[in-house]
Amino acid sequence: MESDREKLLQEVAGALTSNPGASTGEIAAAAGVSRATLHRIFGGRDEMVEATYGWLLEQCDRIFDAAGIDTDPVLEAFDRLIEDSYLLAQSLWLLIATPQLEKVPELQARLESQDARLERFFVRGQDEGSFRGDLPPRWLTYSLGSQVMSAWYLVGDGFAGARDVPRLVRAAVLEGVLSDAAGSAPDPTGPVSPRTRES
Amino acid sequence: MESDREKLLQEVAGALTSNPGASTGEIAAAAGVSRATLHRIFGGRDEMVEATYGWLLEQCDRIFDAAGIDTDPVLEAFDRLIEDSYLLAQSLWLLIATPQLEKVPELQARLESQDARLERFFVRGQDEGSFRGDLPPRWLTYSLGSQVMSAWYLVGDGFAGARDVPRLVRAAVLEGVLSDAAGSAPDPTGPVSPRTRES
DNA sequence: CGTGCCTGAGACAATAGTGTCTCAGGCGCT
DNA sequence: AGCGCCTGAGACACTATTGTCTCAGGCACG
Repeated sequence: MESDREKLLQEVAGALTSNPGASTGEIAAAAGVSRATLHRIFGGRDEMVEATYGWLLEQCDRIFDAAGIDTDPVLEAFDRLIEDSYLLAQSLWLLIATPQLEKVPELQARLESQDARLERFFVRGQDEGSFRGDLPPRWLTYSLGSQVMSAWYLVGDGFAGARDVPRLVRAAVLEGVLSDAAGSAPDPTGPVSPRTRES
Repeated sequence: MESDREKLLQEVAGALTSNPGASTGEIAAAAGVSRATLHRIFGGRDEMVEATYGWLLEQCDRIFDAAGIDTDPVLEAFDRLIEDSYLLAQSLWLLIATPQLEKVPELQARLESQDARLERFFVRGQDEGSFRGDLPPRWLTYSLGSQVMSAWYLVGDGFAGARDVPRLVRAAVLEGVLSDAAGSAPDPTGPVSPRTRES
């Protein structure tokens, strides 16, 4: 069944998330199967992580599709994107927490194309005036990604509930942390007060 | 000389940043010393990473001190904090990219106290009306940290220059990605348009 | 009930990483 | 030059991890 494989991939991804350098034994234990089974299904360890990352990338594509980031109104798509962002966060986390992944060109390319897709989304939002145009779209991409990740970190650390994530991410990403009052006059002395420190 | 050790720690931190699971041999090569020397100075691998992480935490404390996040006006301190944030980003990155670090209670405690210190900074900002009060301060902490990290990722990937980082982080964190126009009416249909997707 | 299939458990060799040691060479100092 | 001191290179045993194999047990199927 494909569903079995899906569950297994999910477990493996979870194990790798909590410890990217886990041994096959640990991963097998976490996934509830034996090390031998892992080998029978995936082959070696490298193939396993490659399959897992590939699956995560597929999930991301699916999430992007479901959110309609290519076609729907940007702000609506944005909300749908962060509505259910755990898989997205997990993917981003693993994909950036594994520098040695750069040695697998195919995954590297798929990750880049995923970034590019998100970037196009932000460009679209900038063009239609929803997103500010004075920041590089790639930065908006990274900024969103990192905050989705850290929001789930917040949940994992017990500082917020899973249901709070969309609201928190939405508020921080879209509106920033400045209060409305301060927002109108962000910095009376200019972009940076002239460096008081000296030590 | 303390300076030698500092340089070495910096190199080791850099090596661990580009590959958290690097072997002592790789780290030694990256640091430009022999594996034996690494052992003579730090002892085992565990002691080495512990020393490195401890040093990174010290650097963070120093950065926080220099920025004056405990006492100075929050928006000025904020600007100073992100002004020179590479070390901060590196520290945060390593400290969250190493889940097995949780097995070293001392470092865990120091990391938590660092988070708490940043959180107090945001609480102070909220109390004095600079930062919005409708978000948990701990979320502001994580949000800032993640964006500092991803900004340096942006630089590393070649999508921005190091000198852009403060401006990018400042804009995204403080003001968000919404355009001014959209900001006044963020979402005409409510917080989330009623879930068009169905598949 | 018997058969085939899949899984877990364990054993095994091969490999990579680690901790430790020794030795030779470079460098500053007297 | 002679003397320490430190470093790099290499060798070594030890351990963890990996890839592979075999065997026994469970389970669905006819």
